[in-house]
Amino acid sequence: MITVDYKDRTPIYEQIIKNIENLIAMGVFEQDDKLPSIRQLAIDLSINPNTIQKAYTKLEDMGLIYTIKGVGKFISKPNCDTKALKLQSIFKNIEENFSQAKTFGLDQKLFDDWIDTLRRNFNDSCD
Amino acid sequence: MITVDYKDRTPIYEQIIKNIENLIAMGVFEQDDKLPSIRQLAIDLSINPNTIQKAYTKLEDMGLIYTIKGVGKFISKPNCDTKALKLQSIFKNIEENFSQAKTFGLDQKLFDDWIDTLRRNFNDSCD
Amino acid sequence: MITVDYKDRTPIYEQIIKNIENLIAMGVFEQDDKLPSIRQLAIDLSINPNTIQKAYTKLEDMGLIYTIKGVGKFISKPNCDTKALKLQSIFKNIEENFSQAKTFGLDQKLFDDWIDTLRRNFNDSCD
Amino acid sequence: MITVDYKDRTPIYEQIIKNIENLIAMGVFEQDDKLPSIRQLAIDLSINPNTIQKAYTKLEDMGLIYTIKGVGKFISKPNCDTKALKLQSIFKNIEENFSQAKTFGLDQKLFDDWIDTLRRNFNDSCD
DNA sequence: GTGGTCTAGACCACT
DNA sequence: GTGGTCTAGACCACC
Repeated sequence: MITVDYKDRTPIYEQIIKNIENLIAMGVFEQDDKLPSIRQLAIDLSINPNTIQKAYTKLEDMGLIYTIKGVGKFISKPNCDTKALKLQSIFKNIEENFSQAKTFGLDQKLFDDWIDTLRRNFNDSCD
Repeated sequence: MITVDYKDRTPIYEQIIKNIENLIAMGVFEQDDKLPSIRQLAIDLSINPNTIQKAYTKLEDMGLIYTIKGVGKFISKPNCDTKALKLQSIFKNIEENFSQAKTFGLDQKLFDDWIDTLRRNFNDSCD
Repeated sequence: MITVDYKDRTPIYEQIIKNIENLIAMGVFEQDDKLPSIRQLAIDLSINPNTIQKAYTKLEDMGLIYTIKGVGKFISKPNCDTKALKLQSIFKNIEENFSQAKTFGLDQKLFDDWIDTLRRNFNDSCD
Repeated sequence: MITVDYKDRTPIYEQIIKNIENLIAMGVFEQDDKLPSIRQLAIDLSINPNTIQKAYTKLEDMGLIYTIKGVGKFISKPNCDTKALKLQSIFKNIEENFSQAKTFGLDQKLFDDWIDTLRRNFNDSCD
């Protein structure tokens, strides 16, 4: 469920944070679910336990998870609609991409092509 | 023309590389144009010449620029349509964003909303 | 294993690059072997760490090695038969030499002499 | 007759020296032939006259050319067989290439292939 | 003036 | 410990 790419330049601990954020937003992790233990996850991903520790600590700082000493770490109650927030941030990203494309000469014709392709992709994957 | 954001966490030399790549793709820099000299650009941006050197060297490794020793650095002949390539990579990025959005529950209604907004943005900026 | 010649006019960092390229091509370094750390190699060769850094960075740009931050640098998976490629490039070089020799008046007799010498060299070193 | 490659990393003045050395060795330039004037050659190659000056000075230091003030520069009497020397240096180069190839696993079979190809090349170009 | 290489040393982030 | 970035400053070769 959780994977990391060692060759990626982004820090391992950030990859883990993003991973868990996504799993929460996607509904795979639900409120009060138990997270994998630090040691176990460290073994599974064959990375240093300190790295997992760092990721979990940051997630706790963000309020996404909570700790019960001696028992483990668990998913907090979502304080707002994480899914909607995520979609919002993705859309913002898309808008930026389009805006950048315009500086590189995206014209009306190509724009329409792109929209068509996106719509086709979307419908295909719904079937 | 070339600017850097010191607060940005991405390395300065990468900002410069992106900057020049874009200026080339946008047609501001054309074949055999002379780049600002390492020392001069270092003064203008008030950063160390080595940092500019690093950016220029990487651009040369990529084949985007070439050097005439004792004279300066110049824009290479584009080996293919850089503008089209850039747009292509942006679109690939957009497709990935949409695909990710779907895993977070992007539905038909929201999808249509997004497309509408994008189209409105595009038309607005054309006027 | 890795050595540099300070008297050589070719840059130290290029000597290191060639050195490692050869060690990979010769099969001394195999996939996922760890390279000597930047600091350690700098001490061993008694040169500045930045110079090693430069060599390693170029090798990474070429795709010959990869980095795991905080751990070290490692040999990448060869994308094709580096040994064969190397031999091919050497032979191309030899052909060019012969072609140049012809413009300087290499005649049949001398050509045969050369081939004989080369064959003798080759056989001697095989014994 | 004389050409330079601005993108080559070897200094322009060395390229010019090699060029003239070769022209002498190939017999294009003969004893007491007049070299192109510094100004004219500088214009033809569109480079700085100082660069030509430097090349000519070095050639004079080597004894390959001599100067008559106010008249020009001329080819000296060859003090030994330049052609033979050149061929000798090329062959030394070839031997080094073969020796290097052996460290990369050149075997008997491939060696024979190479020799065959070289012989075929040589005979073809003689026809 | 131009770029190229190298040293010394600092500071940072990551494991 | 590891690598990554940046600064400061020196020296060289080339044009």
